[in-house]
Amino acid sequence: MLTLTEENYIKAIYHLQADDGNAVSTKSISESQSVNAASVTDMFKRLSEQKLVAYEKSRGVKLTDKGRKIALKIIRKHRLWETFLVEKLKFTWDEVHDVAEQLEHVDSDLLIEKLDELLNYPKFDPHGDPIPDANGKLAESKAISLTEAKSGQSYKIFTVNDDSPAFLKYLNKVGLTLGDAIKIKDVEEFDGSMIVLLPDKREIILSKQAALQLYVKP
Amino acid sequence: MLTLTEENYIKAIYHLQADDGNAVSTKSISESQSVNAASVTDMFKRLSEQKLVAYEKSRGVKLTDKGRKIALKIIRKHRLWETFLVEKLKFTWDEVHDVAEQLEHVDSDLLIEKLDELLNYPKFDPHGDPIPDANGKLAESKAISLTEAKSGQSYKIFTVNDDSPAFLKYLNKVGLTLGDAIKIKDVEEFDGSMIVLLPDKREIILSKQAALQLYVKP
DNA sequence: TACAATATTTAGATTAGTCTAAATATTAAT
DNA sequence: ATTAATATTTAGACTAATCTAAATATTGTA
Repeated sequence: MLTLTEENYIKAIYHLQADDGNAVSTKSISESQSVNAASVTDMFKRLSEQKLVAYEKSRGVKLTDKGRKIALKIIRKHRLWETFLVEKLKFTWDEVHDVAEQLEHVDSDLLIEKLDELLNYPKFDPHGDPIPDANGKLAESKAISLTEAKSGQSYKIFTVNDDSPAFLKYLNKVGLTLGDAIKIKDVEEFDGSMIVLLPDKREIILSKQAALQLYVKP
Repeated sequence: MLTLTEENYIKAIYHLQADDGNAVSTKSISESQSVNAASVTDMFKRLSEQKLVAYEKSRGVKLTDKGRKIALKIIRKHRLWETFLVEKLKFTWDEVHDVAEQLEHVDSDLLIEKLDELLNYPKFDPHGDPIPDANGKLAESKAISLTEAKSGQSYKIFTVNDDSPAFLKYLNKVGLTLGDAIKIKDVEEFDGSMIVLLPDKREIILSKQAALQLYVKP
């Protein structure tokens, strides 16, 4: 059994490695976990001893198959809990993250399977991110970045790339919700900002910076 | 914020003190938590520094008001989660304890209140134990021990005193479930054993030892 | 009441996870 | 290709939670 801390490192390594598949540096984990780089080196050694990561001194770590399997199970739990919190407990999607961070460490296979069943085996969580199945398989999303969307076309907001509380709060403020059907009225050549028509007929302007974080499906 | 371990000690002290209101000994905690007595002494000192218990050297501890408030909150969470697991996730009542032991430490006031709401503000958990409300108030149960029940009378199984997995499994095996309406057919003078009529018309014999653990309401 | 049995505390050690400061390695730029 | 900047590792220290062994206190009984 892994400690809570070990689980958090494994998850952080998974997310950082998922971006590009390259080895994950001491620095990047040090920043994402808000711990000193020296502590990260210590942990890299411990995880390496347990064969959860392949560690090359001064070059970072990559998850082993064993490590990746564990990461996917934690992510499965996290996303199932987020789905539960939004669908059954009526949390808003910017309130769920911290609670799910705690719930994801509860250890009970029976619990995960019963929860999955209660939610009717969802493939995506409230942020639009895929939920690994019991074997660690992820559904494909086929979503595109909003920056690649074409003027005049309609799309559905599918997921956010940046799920920081700050960004989620911003979306709430401008009135954008996951699953919203939107239409691109115009794209400004100069700075990449877009005029977007919301389901309630309001028009808002999204900066390119914001559009980059939004993924949509036609 | 308390550590997980501190929370478990506080809860254990509450349960042992609830029995009689006397100070709780090092030994009793040492046994209930399966730790060495020396570790308990250490923890008593730490809890005392935080004013969660009143500690008198070699005489044990009693919870302070602050400590009791925390204990009741943990118990509230535990019993709400048990209720959720049985009612919403269809766990059987002998499967819930270990999972609830983990869930009770999740820290989020919003989560507890939403869960309470989802379950429709239950007053008792699936074992028949009262669930403290948001202010720490416990409902009165008025249940009596089955050993005090009278021959010929009908009762409802209300709670169990011993909720060890062993006892819960035993109840499952003989076919007794919480909430069952039973009738006392006969009480054996000699050893206090009873012949009990179940809802499905079967008759079973309960030893005095088993009857002592069962609480019923007329 | 004295002493034996039992319970409690103290002292000293261990492990996981963290830190700071100093040493070493890697990368980027002139 | 050297050097400066940045990243990483090592060394040594700290805290929470645990242990064992030894010392001390309490309780129960002859």
